[in-house]
Amino acid sequence: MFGLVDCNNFFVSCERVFRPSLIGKPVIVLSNNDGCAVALSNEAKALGFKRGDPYFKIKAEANRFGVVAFSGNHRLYSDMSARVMTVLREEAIEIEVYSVDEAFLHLDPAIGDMTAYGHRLTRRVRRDTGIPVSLGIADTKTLAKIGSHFAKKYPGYKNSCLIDSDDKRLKALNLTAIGDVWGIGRRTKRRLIDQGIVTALQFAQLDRQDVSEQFTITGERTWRELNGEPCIPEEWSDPDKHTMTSSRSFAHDIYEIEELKQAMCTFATILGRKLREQNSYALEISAFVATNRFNDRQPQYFNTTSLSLPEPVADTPTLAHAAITMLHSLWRNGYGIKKAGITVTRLTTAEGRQPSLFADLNDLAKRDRLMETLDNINSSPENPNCIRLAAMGNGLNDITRHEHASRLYTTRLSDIITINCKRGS
DNA sequence: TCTGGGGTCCTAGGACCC
DNA sequence: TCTGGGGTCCTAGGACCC
Repeated sequence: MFGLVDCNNFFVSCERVFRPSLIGKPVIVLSNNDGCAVALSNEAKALGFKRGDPYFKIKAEANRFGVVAFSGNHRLYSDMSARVMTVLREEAIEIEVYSVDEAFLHLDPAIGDMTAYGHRLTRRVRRDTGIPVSLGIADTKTLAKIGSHFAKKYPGYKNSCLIDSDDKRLKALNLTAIGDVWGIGRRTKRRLIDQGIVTALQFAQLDRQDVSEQFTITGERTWRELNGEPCIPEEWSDPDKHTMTSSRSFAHDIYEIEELKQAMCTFATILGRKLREQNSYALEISAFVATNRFNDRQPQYFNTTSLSLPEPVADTPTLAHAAITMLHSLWRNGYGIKKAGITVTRLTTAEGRQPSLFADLNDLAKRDRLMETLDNINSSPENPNCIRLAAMGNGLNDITRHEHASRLYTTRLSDIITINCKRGS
């Protein structure tokens, strides 16, 4: 059977681990640049705040209700995620890390009492990491997802919902809105509702052939999964990425190319590190710049360009150089750039790396060694990222907003929490 | 004043080949 | 005058996910 573990309001829960006084209070976590609410505690949801709300629009009201807002602290969240996954690995035959806050578990039927197992597992994750999770267990991943929704929604399940009979399956499908099914997005939901299909059960009872003709192979897969036939392929932990992007919105519009150069070099630096972490090299790089699409009083400009690299690269200086070359061709004076980014594509592994005919192999080896040394130095916990390209300037610090940042409680020694102990009477 | 970032898969259609 | 048939590869865009 499959289990699906979903961390409840994950980013909010991470912040609460280190600020337990916020448990039971309304809390939201914001996207980059303090732009939108991306994670909300149940209390914040109950007040009517929604995922995606622009912060500047809800700020006054949030303050009035005493909502505590955090800028996104993704280094903290990914470290907390790793802790949760470590526990899960000890409790299942195999796990597939599906996202920062979710994992599928492959469960041994010999476990026997799955209900007891589920309760014990969710309690253990909570105890060992501080993160509350919901677990769904069923014959297919899509059904396990539905189970986890029930576990989250109804306290009676005590964080774990088992769907192990046809009776339970049909009941669960009947109570699930079609748009809440994994794989049914906004467009498909709209089309189904127009046909009178509003529950997962109604969808599962459609004719398979009809579903396949109307919604192609992906829709058919969802249909089969809902009917108990597992057909979502397994992705063993962390498959290599095929593309990588680094992009940001800025706190203010950028009118000086020099300022944007710093951002581009920072994106190149981030991508270089990500490529080397995955042991990949890129054969193509592209960049985009965009004005503020929400501001219609301002001339709009969006452009993108790409560059084929003569050989697969993963070293920061080469990527940064390419980024700046592209920026020069994208730049137009007079437009205020609000957002920009870089994508690397056509990734290849170290083994599949084919240098160009005229490459200086000594030079390639030197660049590899240089990056390895740089990464080693920069990953030191005492002084992370101390060696940078001068062209990066102060990175993204000055050009993005993060006014509500929490500390790096788990990865920076100087940010560790202080505990005040009082002598008992 | 202020509106996120990072991915994957599938399909249709064009380019190209014999 | 008459203008085929069958296939692959690549890419952009749509849809979906977190």
